[in-house]
Amino acid sequence: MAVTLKEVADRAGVNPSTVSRVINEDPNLSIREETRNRILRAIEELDYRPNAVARSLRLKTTGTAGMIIPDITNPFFPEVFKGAESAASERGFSLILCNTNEDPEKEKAYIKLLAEKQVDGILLASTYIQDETIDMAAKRNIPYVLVNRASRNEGSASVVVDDVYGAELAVQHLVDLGHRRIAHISGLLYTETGLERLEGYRRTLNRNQIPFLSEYMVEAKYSEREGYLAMEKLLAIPQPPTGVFAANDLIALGAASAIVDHGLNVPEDISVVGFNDIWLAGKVHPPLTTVKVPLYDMGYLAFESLAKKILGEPMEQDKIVLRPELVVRASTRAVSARG
Amino acid sequence: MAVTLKEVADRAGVNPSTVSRVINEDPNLSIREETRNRILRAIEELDYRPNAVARSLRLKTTGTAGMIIPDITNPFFPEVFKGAESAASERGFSLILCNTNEDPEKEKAYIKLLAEKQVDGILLASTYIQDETIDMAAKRNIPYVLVNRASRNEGSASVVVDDVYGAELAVQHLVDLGHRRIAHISGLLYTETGLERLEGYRRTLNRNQIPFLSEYMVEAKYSEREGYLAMEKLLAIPQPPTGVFAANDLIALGAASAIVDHGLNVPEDISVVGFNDIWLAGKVHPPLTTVKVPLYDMGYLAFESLAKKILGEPMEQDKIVLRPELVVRASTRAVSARG
DNA sequence: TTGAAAGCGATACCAC
DNA sequence: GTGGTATCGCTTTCAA
Repeated sequence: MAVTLKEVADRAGVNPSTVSRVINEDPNLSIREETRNRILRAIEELDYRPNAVARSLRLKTTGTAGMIIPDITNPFFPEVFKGAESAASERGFSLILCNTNEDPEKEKAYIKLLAEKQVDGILLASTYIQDETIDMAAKRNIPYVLVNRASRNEGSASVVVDDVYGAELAVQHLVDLGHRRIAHISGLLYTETGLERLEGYRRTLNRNQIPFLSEYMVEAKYSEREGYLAMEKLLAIPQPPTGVFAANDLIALGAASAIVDHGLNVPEDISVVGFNDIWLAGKVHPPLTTVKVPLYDMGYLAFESLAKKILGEPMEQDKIVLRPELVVRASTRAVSARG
Repeated sequence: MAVTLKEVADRAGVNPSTVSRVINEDPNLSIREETRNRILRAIEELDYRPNAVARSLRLKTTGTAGMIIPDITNPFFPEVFKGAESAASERGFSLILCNTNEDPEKEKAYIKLLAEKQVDGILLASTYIQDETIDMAAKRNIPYVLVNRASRNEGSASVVVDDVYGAELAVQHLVDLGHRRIAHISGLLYTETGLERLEGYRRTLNRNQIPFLSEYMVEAKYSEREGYLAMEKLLAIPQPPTGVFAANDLIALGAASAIVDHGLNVPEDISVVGFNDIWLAGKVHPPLTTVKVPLYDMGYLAFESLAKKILGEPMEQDKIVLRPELVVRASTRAVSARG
């Protein structure tokens, strides 16, 4: 059986409340040195360890937050988690990581569970997060921050990347290399991210007087496989593109595979640009030109934002927008003569 | 303010204990249908949500476990975590994920924190985990299972892979391709894993009457950078190897980069074999021949093992040994004439 | 069939 | 300077 505060108090011959005060270093506590030492000694001798559950019940705060993500094996998330975890750890919080496999039911079940566990807050990290899930958190009055997903509701904090700008960077890069037949494999168009990257694509074409052709636009889920399938469609049209802007790196990787499988080369025949700069992006062949998103920072800032909400610290801004940057590697090059 | 059991009881005109019984579906409870319905209605109307913290305090069990890993951005761990999380979720447990960045201090601090939070058990997932850390968990009587690390202590459960066998697979593959000058970039030799893979390497050389040469043996940490550095050493010796067995995929990747940077090719000049088959292994150029370890299963079985310890279910075996298999890709080929 | 009450371990307000 | 005690929300034994 674990040692309790009361046992420590008994051994030191004082009241439990006094022990509690000593442990928590109650600022307005004046205590005789000798008493304090007796208590400290008792703690030491009994190897006393506070029970955080009892403490939480009393204090109505657990020092624990939840983080909901679709899939930790998607290389986007480990970096984000790492950032969030660092921030949490610095502030003495722990994170319960919840993997939903993109199942909305699991998402809701997790919110329910986290609420029952009385977590102090939740990080909702996914463009996929259902509105219903967000509403659940809101309804239960549990502080939350959206990561990589914009907030519809007033007052819900979020950390996102400037997707329009990032997409502009990517597409302009292709234009600068002389490409005119530029396709876009967009993300899901019911996600902010998907929509905004598409917007950046359109704007950039526009600015360069390149007409937007609907057959150069294919929607895909954010996976390698979907990227592959989408690219196959693009390859099938009479005048295939010479450059492809994919909504994320996984899609870009899939697209590159499709290109190769169809007997063409990246970047000789078709240039490919991704988005996010996951760790993998620099390691594949050819190394992927992509738009770098500060994933670690995203997680870190998201938790910081959550902590501020939890602790009632002032927040400069509800919505933090991170600025991405272009990373040029080997999957893009100037359009070839045959292009 | 959240609704409590007592409020529900008041509204239903019954005693809190009765509500509790209904909620927990107390088997030996006989209750009038009408009363039950009144209670259910009250729960519904007040949107009552149980407080797991209070419940935990009373029950002395939290339904939460901790998982300690060195670095979630190391592609080895997301898969393992995913498996563990699935098993946990199936059994109604949540997982607090703790990233230690390989810092022994952080490791110990986390054990302390988890113990205070009264987690029901801990998964220690890393070959790096310090003995001291394990002892801490043991001393506090908190059930734990080691993942990818053998246990010294009697009675501590673990899930590991058969490293000797895996290494034999890798080296024999090289031998079968005609290689005789086979080097090994070992992992850290104070880790079980490092030692056993080295053992498999030696045994296989032996079995094939190939002498073990100490200059063909370089120790490295399990990282890309260290793999690179180690390979440079191997390249510097008069008769460099034609085949390299790296203790894990990250090392193998680094080694491959070093080879290329020195103007040679993989596998034309030097064949490289890795270990683990992380997701990345099949995507790099050239795709890596490696020894596949069932990472997801490893996590899943580890949590199952932990759950059994926690719930006092019978365990067939304390130590679960998973069998790896060879995955031949393009980073190995028959030794060339010039080799 | 249901109620009363003790208690899990810690905190904090109010006394003295 | 230190002690008493109510309380956080829930479970469970014992009664009735």
